[in-house]
Amino acid sequence: MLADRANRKMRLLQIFTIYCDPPGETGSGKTTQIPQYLYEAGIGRLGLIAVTQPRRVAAISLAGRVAEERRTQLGKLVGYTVRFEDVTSSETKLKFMTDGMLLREAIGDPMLLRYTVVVLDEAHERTVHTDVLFGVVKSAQRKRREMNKIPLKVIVMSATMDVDLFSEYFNKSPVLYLEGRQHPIHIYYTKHPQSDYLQAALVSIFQIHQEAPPSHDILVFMTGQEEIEALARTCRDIAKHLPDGCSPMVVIPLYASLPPAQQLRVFQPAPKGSRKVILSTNIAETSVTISGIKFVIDTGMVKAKRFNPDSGLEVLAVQRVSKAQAWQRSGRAGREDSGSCYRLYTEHEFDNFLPMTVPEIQRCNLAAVMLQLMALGIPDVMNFDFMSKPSPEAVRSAVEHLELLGAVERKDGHVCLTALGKKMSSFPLEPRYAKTILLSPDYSCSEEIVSIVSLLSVDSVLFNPPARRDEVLAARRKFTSSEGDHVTLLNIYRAFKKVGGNKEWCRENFVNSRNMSLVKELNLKMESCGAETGNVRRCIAHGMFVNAAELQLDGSYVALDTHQAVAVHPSSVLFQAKPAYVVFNELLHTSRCYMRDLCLVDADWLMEAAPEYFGRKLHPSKS
DNA sequence: GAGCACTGC
Repeated sequence: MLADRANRKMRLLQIFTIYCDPPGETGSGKTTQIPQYLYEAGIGRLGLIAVTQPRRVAAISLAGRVAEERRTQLGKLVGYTVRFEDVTSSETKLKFMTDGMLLREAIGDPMLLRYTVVVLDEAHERTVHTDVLFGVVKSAQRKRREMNKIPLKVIVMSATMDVDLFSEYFNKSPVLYLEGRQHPIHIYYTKHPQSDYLQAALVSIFQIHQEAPPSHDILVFMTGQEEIEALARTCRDIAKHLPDGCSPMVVIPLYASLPPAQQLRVFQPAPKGSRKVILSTNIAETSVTISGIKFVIDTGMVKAKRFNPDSGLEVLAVQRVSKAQAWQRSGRAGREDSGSCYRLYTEHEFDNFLPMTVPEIQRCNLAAVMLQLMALGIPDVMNFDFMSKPSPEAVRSAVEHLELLGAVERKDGHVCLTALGKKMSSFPLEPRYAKTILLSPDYSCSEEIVSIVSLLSVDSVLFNPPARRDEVLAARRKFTSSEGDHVTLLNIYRAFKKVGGNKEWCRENFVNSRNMSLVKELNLKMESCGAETGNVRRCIAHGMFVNAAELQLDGSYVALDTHQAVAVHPSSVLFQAKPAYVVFNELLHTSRCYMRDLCLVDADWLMEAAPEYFGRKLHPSKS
């Protein structure tokens, strides 16, 4: 019956937005059922039904569940496509995929002609990919209408109250509300503002611990690894010295950089009679769902990225959550039964939180997004129809960045893609990395550059357990190069390969197979420069010249494009070296503005790379 | 002489 109702609606509506509370994950069924209703209604006959997810695991597991429900083998009627994995076939009609993957496909097929329906799930998360997709599907709909093609139906599924924004954007499309299976949650606020949320969290944990039955688990939302580990230690210490009759406590930290085996500990039930206390980052807000949580403690804080378009700098800062985030957090207490949420802030403070989290598109560097939009053939990228527009400064600075890289040029007041830019857009990489790879054959070091970029693109190459810092330093010393961090990484990689690491050369963590195959597709000549690592640095200088810094007389550094004071990060092998010129991969704004991953370069190389640009930036006396 | 929320192509 429900299916019939959905089918009828489907025929009537071009687009509708679904409001569902709580966000449909395991059990709520909207993501698994709606695509099946669409298929049963015959909509899949003329094309595919795409269901996008922000995360790979979600796409994969949903596809598995739906295939099971249809009693078919995964990859036949129901399949999934995520990076590195395509489990679909010519029979596939229901395709679960990451939103980034659909965006990639749109480059070759901007009208998304293979699809009759696109379901954008978890839209409330507002990832960059989802936000760009909004614009892409909207324009595909319009173009298909204009060209009398089969219409594209779009369904936006969101778990928050901002449906008006979605509906308005999609030409006032109708909204359908679904009721979720949320259990009641008691919300408690503090009477007074808390100056120390960590102390407040500690007090709350032990207050609950002494009053509630031990089977009731606690989930605490905090901001990062360091404070989580510190609080975990404190809790364990205190728990040891509790009066007799108090139940034992199992404290489990949870954050993304924790090894997977340790992450799994949050799913294990505590021994009978013990209470499980999970101290988590916002990973438990969306990515990890833990059952059995009866109490949520919300510090109201989150560590999140901010972007300053003037400096082009992304800053990671501890800040207040939005109301939507606070509701998402409290919802984690009511998944199986009623629960409680202790908010470590006053109701008045809550009233002043932003209603929604600022979409990522308004908080990040837009260079890659702009390049992608141009590759999609969007005529006027400067005025792209974003649902939430990024600031004009951010757009302008991104386009200027691409112009410097030679990816775009201005013709009659319009910005358009160059041949180089077109090639760059085919890499799933930041534009400057793509450019460096494309330049590498000119320096006979494509093999080295592809390796280095791959090493920089994955974050699991080097471990840095703080407790074993001396051992780490000693182990790394033999690879250290005075040429900088890039060549040092290369040394580590070459050593890895030498000991037989090339068995699973491409699928290993070290090398990014897609980049490798892209290089083949683009007919780049794979060449090694052997011991001539100067070529590697020269190539890096040419690709990354925008991130150059110059040593000053007083021993400090200045970034050449913004003239901002920067410092060598202590983790760099060049920390004590003080070379005159370096290029760096990224700036990290913490106690100071640090350059990370540095490469020693010659001023001449920078001049060669962008004579006009550095003619303005460099000291004339130093050339 | 420091310290990295979370995704993703």
